[in-house]
Amino acid sequence: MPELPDVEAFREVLASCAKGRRIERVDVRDPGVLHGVSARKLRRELEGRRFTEPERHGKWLLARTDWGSPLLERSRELGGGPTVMLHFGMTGQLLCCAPDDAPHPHDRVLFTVGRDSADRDGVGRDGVGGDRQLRYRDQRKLQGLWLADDTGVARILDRQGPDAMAVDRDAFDTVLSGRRGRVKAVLTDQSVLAGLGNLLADEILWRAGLHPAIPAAALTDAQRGRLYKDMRRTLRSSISAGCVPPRRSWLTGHRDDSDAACPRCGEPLRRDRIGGRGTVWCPRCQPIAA
DNA sequence: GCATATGTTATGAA
DNA sequence: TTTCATAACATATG
Repeated sequence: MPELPDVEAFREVLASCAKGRRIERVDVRDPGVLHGVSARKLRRELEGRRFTEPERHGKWLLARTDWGSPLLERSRELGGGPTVMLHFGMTGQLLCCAPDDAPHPHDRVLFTVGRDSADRDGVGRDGVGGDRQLRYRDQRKLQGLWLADDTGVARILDRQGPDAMAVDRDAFDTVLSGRRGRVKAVLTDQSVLAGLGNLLADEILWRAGLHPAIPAAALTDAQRGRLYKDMRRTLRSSISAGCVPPRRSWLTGHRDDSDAACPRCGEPLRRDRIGGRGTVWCPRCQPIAA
């Protein structure tokens, strides 16, 4: 699932499920998803803290915490608590469940959170108000969870380019024209631009009418402008959908067809391996010599 | 058994 | 130094 729009949806899940709530229990069902931290240390560092406003950069989700006690004013000065850095690989998800919902076999880490600290009588707006459980679920375990202080967070984010949804036109230009690789490889390189994955890159290039193998540095200013605009349009729709939607009017809606045809011109779609990933494009809408 | 899959990183070669 | 392909990671599906 996870590219920028999916991770943005997970950020919203985290915010609505756990923000402002005390972390009552951390249950690591599979320590194989933890990186650089033991299950014991994760529990010790997090239990009793409170989730604050989560952030996203590219495909990284940052679950920030503070002390979750009456010292909250002071804790802000002290820099708050540690941050759980989540990466979802190809198959990760974040879900909000009731603590007594039967666990899924791929639920790897469970965070049980208490009632909202602003909710003094313990009855939430929905009348439920009880504990909730945030679940990190992942089939393939290609990535996982890190626990980081501010330095650790910076060390990870330092290797990321600007967020694809936040980057402005100037920075986009700088980043693209400074690369010698093919445009698809450049767009999906997280150290250049953070957030675009395989589906999004193909979708955006198809919309912009650019062949994925064009050298990024060979794009004209007008082509970069179209690419930027179509990237933002595609991201905006995908964020509202919570994923890159497999609509029939989109290229993504035809990836799995056996005899896939371009939804715009009907031409048979071409497939190849570019940047090490399965790539789909329309030879008519995306000529190599555009 | 084979190939494929929304991701990242290490490695060796060009 | 940069870029590229490939394998590896763990698991499921066709």
